[in-house]
Amino acid sequence: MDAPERNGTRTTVTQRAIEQIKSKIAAGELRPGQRLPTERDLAAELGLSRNSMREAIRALTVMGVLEARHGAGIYVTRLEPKDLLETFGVVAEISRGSSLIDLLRVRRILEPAATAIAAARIDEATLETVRSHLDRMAHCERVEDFVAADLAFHQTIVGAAGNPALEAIVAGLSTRTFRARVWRGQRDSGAIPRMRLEHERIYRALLARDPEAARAAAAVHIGEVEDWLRNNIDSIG
Amino acid sequence: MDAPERNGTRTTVTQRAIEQIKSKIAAGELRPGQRLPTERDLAAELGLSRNSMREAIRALTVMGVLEARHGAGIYVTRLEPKDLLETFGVVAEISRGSSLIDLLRVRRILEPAATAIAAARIDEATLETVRSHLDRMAHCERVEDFVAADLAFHQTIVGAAGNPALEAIVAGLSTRTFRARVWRGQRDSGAIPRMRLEHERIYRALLARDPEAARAAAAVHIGEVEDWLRNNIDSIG
DNA sequence: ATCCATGATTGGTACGACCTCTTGCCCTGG
DNA sequence: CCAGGGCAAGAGGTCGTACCAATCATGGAT
Repeated sequence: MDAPERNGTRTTVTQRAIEQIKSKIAAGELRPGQRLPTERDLAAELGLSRNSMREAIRALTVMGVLEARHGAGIYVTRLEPKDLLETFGVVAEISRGSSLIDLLRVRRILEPAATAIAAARIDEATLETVRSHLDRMAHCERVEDFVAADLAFHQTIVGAAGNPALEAIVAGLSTRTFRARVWRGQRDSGAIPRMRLEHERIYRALLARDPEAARAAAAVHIGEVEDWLRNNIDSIG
Repeated sequence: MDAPERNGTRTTVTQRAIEQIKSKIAAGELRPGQRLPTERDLAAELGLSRNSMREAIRALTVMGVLEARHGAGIYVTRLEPKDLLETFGVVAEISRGSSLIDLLRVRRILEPAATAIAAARIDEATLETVRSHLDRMAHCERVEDFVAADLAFHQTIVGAAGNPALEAIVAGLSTRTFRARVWRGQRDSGAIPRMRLEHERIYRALLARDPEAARAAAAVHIGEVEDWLRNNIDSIG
């Protein structure tokens, strides 16, 4: 309120409600897991209709800030990266053409770094899990199974880096649908055996607790995918 | 747990509408910039009420997929990373404690890499812009000015890497409010001169078109911020 | 004391009405 | 004939109410 209208005074009631709730959370007035008043009460409190209030709640739900449970109430999420970055995946789902390459380049920066960190701190149990996913990839035919195992393989490794934010971001950079598209293409060009070698190389580096070898192996792997994508960008997206 | 109704059959009409629209976009049926039917028509088409349809539209708007213009209609955005990653910033706004450190660690991975790439391809004009932001930081007192110049400095450099997705992600990793909190603390601990040196070092590396020096300078800079944050995590968040 | 029916609470959906902004057509005046 | 203004239709924004569906607490029956 510094002038008649100046900047964004021209805003909707819903937008205002979103900001208000978000501010309360950012300021710590609303804590993780805490329950909010009823939709009806919230609407009355912020001075808008229940419909508009519901839109605000929906927006905050999509952002991963709130969670509405039918019949039970509205709650603040745990506010951890995993919650807040849930929508991040739509980028990889919807992006096309050069944007996909840009996203893969980001992953090519993050994942080698994450793999290097993981190599230094991964424990026996997690290493065993990685191994099992590697084995699974060798014994399945359907593309869906490949994709699931591949996804689990990489996610377990990145998770071993011990940085939830990093883990959530990398996860968002390559969704199941995106991976499926790539895998299908890779299979058709007979690149599966090469990929298996790359995965094994990553695993061996982890086994040896060698961060630099792990970084290099991951970089090579994602680099290969990036090259392939660059050459087949027209056919898949 | 999963037997009775299989998977997510237990879903709301709004959620379904969101998926349907998203699928149409992912499949290319709805193209960037294209106009959608009216809310009323969409609601009729997908078989739900206008309220629920509006909630779905609100959700997709928050995701950066759709854009509603009062009186004019609903449009698909350009679907570029900048659009899709707009909400990404709330993570840095809302996260507290160790999550902030985790996010900064991600930035410590991305920004040095981006700075290295930028060093190899930055042009004279952009270099001049970087220089101007550097000068601005030396001649302002209010924290807001510092923050604005600091933000512009880093954003210009990361932007010079030529990867819009990378640029949008790094931008989301440190919002204005987060930077303000850090700057305030840095000033109170008399760390501003040191920061200026770090910024200069980055600039000189860019000027020399030296990727590795740029990477190192950026890593040192963000590492310092991270160390400071780690030591003051209680006082600011 | 345990268990289950039952009703109050709360989110989910729907319909209908009205407001505000945008856009384009049409009419008027130069 | 062209430029400008004004009017009306279209479309998003907001509101109120009513009802459905899931949840949870209450209290009575066993």
